[in-house]
Amino acid sequence: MQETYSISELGKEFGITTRAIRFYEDKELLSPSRNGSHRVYSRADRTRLKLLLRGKRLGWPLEEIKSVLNMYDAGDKGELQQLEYTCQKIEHRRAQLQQQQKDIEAALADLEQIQHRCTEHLATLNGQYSHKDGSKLDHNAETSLSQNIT
Amino acid sequence: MQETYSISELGKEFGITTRAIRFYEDKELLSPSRNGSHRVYSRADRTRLKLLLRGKRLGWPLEEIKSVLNMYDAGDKGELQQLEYTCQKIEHRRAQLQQQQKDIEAALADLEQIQHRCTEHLATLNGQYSHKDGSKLDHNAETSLSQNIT
DNA sequence: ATTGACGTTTACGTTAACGTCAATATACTC
DNA sequence: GAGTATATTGACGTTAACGTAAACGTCAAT
Repeated sequence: MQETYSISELGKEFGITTRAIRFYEDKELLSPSRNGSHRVYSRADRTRLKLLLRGKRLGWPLEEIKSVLNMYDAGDKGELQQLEYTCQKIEHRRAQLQQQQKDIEAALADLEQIQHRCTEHLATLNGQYSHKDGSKLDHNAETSLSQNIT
Repeated sequence: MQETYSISELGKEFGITTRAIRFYEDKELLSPSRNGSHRVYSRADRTRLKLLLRGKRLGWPLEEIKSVLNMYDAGDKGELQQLEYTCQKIEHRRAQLQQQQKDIEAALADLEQIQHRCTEHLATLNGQYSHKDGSKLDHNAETSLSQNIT
């Protein structure tokens, strides 16, 4: 495990462009040290980037990701006011994450139903094909999934 | 429960602007019927919108949401080719959802740690305050969370 | 018949998150 | 020390997802 990384190394590792990484720095989500004009990323920098990308997979805007990343450091410093504010933000994000959790479970349940109907229909098609008759089964027993999701 | 809805009703119910709803129609995620030039939304339309917003909360781009919404209908119609393609897409989305699930759990775990340290520090600050001495505790026992997240 | 609430289309503006050059510097490699 | 790879900083372009404003229609109520 390396101690430091170049920008292109990180780019390759995480499958993003160097342009993106520099952009994140511009938006103050990263702040690598420098060797002359060249950026040098520490392991902590790499971790920040990793967390950043996790945020992206969850669909958060960069500004929110930045705010979350800053929580990582704001936990054990700062004044009372700031800390309480941080606690609030944590709670808020937590609620949002739990909402996302629910959404994902619902979405997964839906997908399973769809998939079931899909493979079932595939089976009938294949049966049709192997029997080599053209008879089509009745598909009018409406079960439009949309109806079941309130 | 109503049978149909106006655009502003849906807007209010879901906390979005009518502009957004019309935009979704423009992008072919919705296709309400019309009474003259006025849009009339059925319960199925409403459900589609609801699913759409769920997708948004998960951070999906509209194009993907559209593709998923279409899966709901593509399950029991279409030719073999199309069905198999749909099945693939379902699998793909499923994998993505599971990745998101992991990300959320990791994020929640992180947040709990941060919160713990945060409230702990708050406690020390309060203790400090009630004791009315200015002694500051040692916070150099580095536990930077970033180190623990590989 | 005019006001007000709601609807319509058309069109231009805006923000986020980069992509895509271009021009230039630095660093290894033979 | 010439070439190649990799870096830098601008600057402009692009796409998604709407916001915002203009100009107009419609219908019920005053």
